[in-house]
Amino acid sequence: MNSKFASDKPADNLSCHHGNRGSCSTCRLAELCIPIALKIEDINKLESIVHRGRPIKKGDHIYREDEEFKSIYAVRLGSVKTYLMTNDGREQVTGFYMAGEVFGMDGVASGIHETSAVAMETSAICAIPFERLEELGTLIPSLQRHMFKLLGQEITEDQKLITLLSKNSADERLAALFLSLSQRCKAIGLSPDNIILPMSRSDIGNYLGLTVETVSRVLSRMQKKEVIRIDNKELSILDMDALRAITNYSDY
Amino acid sequence: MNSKFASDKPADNLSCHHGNRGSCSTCRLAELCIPIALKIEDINKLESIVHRGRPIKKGDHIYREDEEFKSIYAVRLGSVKTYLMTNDGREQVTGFYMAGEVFGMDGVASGIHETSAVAMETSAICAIPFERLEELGTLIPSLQRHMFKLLGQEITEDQKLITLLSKNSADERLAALFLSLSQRCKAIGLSPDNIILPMSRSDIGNYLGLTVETVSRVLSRMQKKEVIRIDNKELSILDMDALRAITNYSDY
DNA sequence: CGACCGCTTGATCATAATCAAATTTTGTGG
DNA sequence: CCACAAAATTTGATTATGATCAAGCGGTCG
Repeated sequence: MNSKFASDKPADNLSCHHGNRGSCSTCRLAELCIPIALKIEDINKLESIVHRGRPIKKGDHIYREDEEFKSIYAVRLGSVKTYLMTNDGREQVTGFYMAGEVFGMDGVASGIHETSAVAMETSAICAIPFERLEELGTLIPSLQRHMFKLLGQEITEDQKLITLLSKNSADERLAALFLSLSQRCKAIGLSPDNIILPMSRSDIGNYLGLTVETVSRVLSRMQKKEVIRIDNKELSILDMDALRAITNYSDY
Repeated sequence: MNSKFASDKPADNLSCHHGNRGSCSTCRLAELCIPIALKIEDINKLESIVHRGRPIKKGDHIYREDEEFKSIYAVRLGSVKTYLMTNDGREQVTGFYMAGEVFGMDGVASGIHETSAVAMETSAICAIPFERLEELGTLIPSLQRHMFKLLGQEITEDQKLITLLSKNSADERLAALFLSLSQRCKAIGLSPDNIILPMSRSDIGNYLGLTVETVSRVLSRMQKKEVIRIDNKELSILDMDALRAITNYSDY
């Protein structure tokens, strides 16, 4: 399954820490990432500032809360979660990011990361220094526009999550998350109804404002109703319509 | 038709009702709004694109969900709430905005407003056409940076609300909201412990993911404990420390 | 191998939702 | 400005959802 994420470039590029000409322009995920907004010559400018990181292991951090905000990041391969620490020491998961998705925009406001980002599985991450991106943004209007869009997307996503947490039951929240993951898998060419969940039950519950026990019970319930089949990390959506019905056809 | 403003009249509206071209540079709220990032000559450029609206009445909309996204807005006077309609026809309040605060950035991603914005009391709103702002952003780096910050702030705020909804009890949510309002009042030179709430109980509950009844009960409880005194719209914070204690000293 | 971790399931409890009704405030037309 | 209707708020009684407490299972990794 993850072989579908295989890099379009040989492994030696993965271990190259600095910009690789050709990487963004040939990246299969470009349409989800930043370069979509750019013309060929502008992509070259962008590439000159992008750092393609070597693979990082499950549990490795990309950045930590309270660190200086320097870059935003794109998931090239794998998946990442972001989370923050509440004042009473509990963790709050604030987002899951899959291949092609951009994260790390918290910190734009204050210059300090408000969350930590950690790989949920072996992943490869592109880092894009934000200062350089700002400089480029003033030179390339379509890049500036795309940056605004990325930030705007994050806002839209967050507001949907707020609505979900504020208005929906445990079952509805789970169903909405699964539909979201399904769509996002589809968008990068993976099966929309056969998903390997990179996150733990506890992460899911945390993200959705539920306890692990509740998550587990909801999953069992959905399985009994033959809406999904779930075996450890492997989620199969058996009845997409039923899942949509559970969410009240929300657009989360 | 007069629920909308500014944009029905194009350029001549600039030297309008309050007839003051020097508006941004003399605005008491500038430090909270956009101009703080700018040099004098840049403020003039900004002012040339800002539309200062005439006062709007309670209940008037600034924009509605699904309308084309054209401008972002700053509250000059009064207060505004934003909300969206869930697919099952319920309202979800997504934000309260007071004088000096900027709203309307939902819509940056899709070009369509994802929320509606309505005045909670008689208000005056400045509209700033986003396209012009983008153009200026490429000319004035500090403006671009400030735009990023505004969007980033919205993200940070939303993530705090997510955490609040996900982790905190009814009492904690109310206390956190009151502290936030208190700080924001203070920031614009109003009393931090004597606040006129522009929003209804129902709006508060909606925003915090609680029913009206729960909000009412929490208020009664806090009043009995002499942490606050609340008389209709008039909130007095009697014991700021107790309020902070209720929130577990969260930084919401 | 064994301790630990993640997950599941069961029993009980607590918080906030829901249902219901009284009361206050607000808005409107005369 | 008043009277009345409508809307908002408060309070109470009951219920339901999900949290908490508890226990057991299965896999993993040192």
